[in-house]
Amino acid sequence: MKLIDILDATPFPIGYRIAFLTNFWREPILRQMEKDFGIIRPELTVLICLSFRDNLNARDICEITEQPSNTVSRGVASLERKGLLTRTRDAVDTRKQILNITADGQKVHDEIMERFKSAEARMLSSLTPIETGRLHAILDKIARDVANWKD
Amino acid sequence: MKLIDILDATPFPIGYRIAFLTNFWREPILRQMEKDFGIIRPELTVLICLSFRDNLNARDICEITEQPSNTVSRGVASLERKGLLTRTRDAVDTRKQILNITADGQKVHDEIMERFKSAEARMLSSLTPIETGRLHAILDKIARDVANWKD
DNA sequence: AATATATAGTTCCATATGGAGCAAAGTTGG
DNA sequence: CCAACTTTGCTCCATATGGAACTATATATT
Repeated sequence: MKLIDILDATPFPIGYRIAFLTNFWREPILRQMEKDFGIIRPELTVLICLSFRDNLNARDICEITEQPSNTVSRGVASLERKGLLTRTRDAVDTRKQILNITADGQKVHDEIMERFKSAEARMLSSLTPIETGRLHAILDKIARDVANWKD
Repeated sequence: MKLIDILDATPFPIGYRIAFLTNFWREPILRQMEKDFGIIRPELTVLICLSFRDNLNARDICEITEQPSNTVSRGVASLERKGLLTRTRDAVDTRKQILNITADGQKVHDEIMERFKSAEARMLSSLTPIETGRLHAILDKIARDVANWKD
């Protein structure tokens, strides 16, 4: 038996395929990233946020990513130890720490993003350009609807 | 800032959306499943395999799911303790234990599958039938190509 | 101003998970 | 038949993760 047989039998064929592809597309890169860069998942999440926007604090990152605050806290602390981001006390609200990615952090971020990009290209290599365009449009429509899922 | 902004900036728009949807579609159900049924992820994996096919052993499940043997071993042991599967020594090869799902196990499995099914319906509720059909076809094409990804 | 409440970030703790290595059983090659 | 190797499933250990509680600071209420 192969996984592909279960693919045919599932009562949620699209959800199953989406989760299935995440497993085989994203997870190997995350594991390799740990080995090669010593960066773990919550650290990458923080790097991505800070690469996109300056001067966030940990709470912002919690809200953006819907991750628990202790996970973000650890990610921020370890990234600082590695010199991949800086922490500065907010002068107005001294509880807050303003976070910024460093040049090293940006470099690591970019290299990891490059791996995801290559993996995506491989994942889509069996599709025609029209199929790729349609897939993008449909996934985008669903993703933008996620905010409405709140039960 | 919202997650949706990062959605627009990523260099791997389709892979990002697939992973994003997995996070928001599958993960909440898995967490709720833990609370409501006391079933954790590797246990569900085993249940799904055994629901689909009888008389598998732990090694089969490792190969089907590409999970490490200790994870499967733990899943099998705890499911047996809960009465959701049975273990029988293989008379020919006494190292092997032949696994079968029980009626209780099938019931739990079916209830969990029902939740995934509902969540899928909600996830796809913003699509037209044509879009849903196209999405299914394209994801299926990619998923069946996964076997060729071996680097 | 004093007290109650809310928020930012951390630590503590319990648990999930994977890698490595193990014992027991089976297989292969002489 | 016996030694070397393979396979099955397990335990040990290190680490990732999330919930809850905690500290320090800020804000609201009286």
